Amino acid sequence: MNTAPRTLANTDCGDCPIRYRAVCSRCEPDELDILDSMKSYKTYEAGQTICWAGDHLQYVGSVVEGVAALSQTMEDGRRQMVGLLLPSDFVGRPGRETAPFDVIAATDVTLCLFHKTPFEELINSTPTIASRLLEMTLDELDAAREWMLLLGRKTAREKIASFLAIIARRNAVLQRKPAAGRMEFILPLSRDAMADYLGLTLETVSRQMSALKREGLIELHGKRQITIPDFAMLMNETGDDTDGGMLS
Amino acid sequence: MNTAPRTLANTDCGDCPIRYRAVCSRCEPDELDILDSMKSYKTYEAGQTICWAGDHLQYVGSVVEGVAALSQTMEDGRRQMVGLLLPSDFVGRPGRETAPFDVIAATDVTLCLFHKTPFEELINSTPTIASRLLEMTLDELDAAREWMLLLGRKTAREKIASFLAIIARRNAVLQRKPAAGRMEFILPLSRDAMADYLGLTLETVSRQMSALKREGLIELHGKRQITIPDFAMLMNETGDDTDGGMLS
DNA sequence: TCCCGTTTTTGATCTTGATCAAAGCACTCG
DNA sequence: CGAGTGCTTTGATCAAGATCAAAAACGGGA
Repeated sequence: MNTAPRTLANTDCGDCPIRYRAVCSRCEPDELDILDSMKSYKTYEAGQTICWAGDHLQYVGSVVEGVAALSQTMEDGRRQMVGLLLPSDFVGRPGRETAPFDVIAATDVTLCLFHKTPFEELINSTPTIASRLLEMTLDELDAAREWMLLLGRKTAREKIASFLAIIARRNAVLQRKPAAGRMEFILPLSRDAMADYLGLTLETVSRQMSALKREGLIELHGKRQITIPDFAMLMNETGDDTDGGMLS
Repeated sequence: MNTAPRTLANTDCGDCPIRYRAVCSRCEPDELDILDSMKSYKTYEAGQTICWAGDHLQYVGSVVEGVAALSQTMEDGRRQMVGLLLPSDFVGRPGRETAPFDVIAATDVTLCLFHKTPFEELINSTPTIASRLLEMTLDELDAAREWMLLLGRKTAREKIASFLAIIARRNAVLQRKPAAGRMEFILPLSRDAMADYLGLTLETVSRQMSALKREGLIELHGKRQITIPDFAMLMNETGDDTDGGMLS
């Protein structure tokens, strides 16, 4: 959690919210043109399944607006979200035939899509794109592994606090504000979806949210609008290191 | 868990147990020579820490022999393993300055190492290597996300069964035997390390192992030598899909 | 405005796995 | 051979979170 993901906000890619711009901030103009000519947009409504695990993959792309979730379901219905896709996040699997997980629109979502095959050709012919994509994938891997610590070892309260902190921080980055002091944002997930993400039941999520509210660590206006009066206070409840990340 | 990882055994790379051979099975001979001239070996004893989270990274490489673990520790001592590195697995972060997690030798381990900087140059100049590394990283990401399902939603019994099934299958791949019927192998982890990997306590691990033994799903000879009389039987306890993985 | 369906909150109880505690085993070393 | 040490197993109890069950709050039409 120490290292901010290499998204839009810390990459030199102007105002374009599309992740491939980030890819292309290091590209030659020619390559940018190639990508521009390939792209198309598609929108999905909240709750819609964008693609099922096992589906044949035709596209890769990135989230422009809204929030999508990667999710896995067991035969008996137990579900676990394995990734949140926020604006500027890459979606898809260059080099793979089928989707490994379900992709679900958590809110209304707009994607920017490219046909997979020409994109793969671009990767294979353009080392800068391939290595940029590698960096992004490594970041995702680190994030997944941080989440494993949360799922395996954190208490319900710590899980909720960590989740709120992540959303708040991510939101601050998008708005180019500091992640400190008083922060406000809209929760992109229902209690049910939060439970799926955190490895809890929705009742436990609700109870812990109520507890944090009771203790003044968060304020709830309606169900989705959150205010964190003091970000540092909330961070104390996450179980994470508070110091900025050891030596160096 | 449906898709076998692209390791040694299903890549055309002869008998060399080193992962970069796998990378190089698609390379030109020149590139192979470059890699050969860069490599060196280093061994670590069981229990030794190979590198700490935050350490400055000098090398990348791969596991030749033994088992290493990626691990995270919270201030109060709670620990979560976030990855197992088996022979042929890649270790390191091209494009990153510091290690994101601790790397610990679970057994005696031999690594094959390259200096990071020239390796990064090779990536940037050689699209085949970059895109191969991308594929490997995406595989790791999928594996991490499967593990998130295990950590977030599976019962203790399912966790143990899943772990044993993974080790057994991975072992079978290395020995070029089918992952079915009667299978024998040596557990690479102590009960304590298993607990760290599965998000359990060592007592719970021990109890569940005893239960599986009592029910005849596994046989224990000593503490580490395991026999699975019927792999399919054990798979029934993992909570995973039994069918070979939907359409396609 | 009032209804109706959905989402969320709250309450009561139960279960799984954690915690605390004590043996049991296998190995090494003196 | 026997004590010591580091795993591992087993037992007894506890508690966090799940489950079952209602009630409350919200939101969006008609």
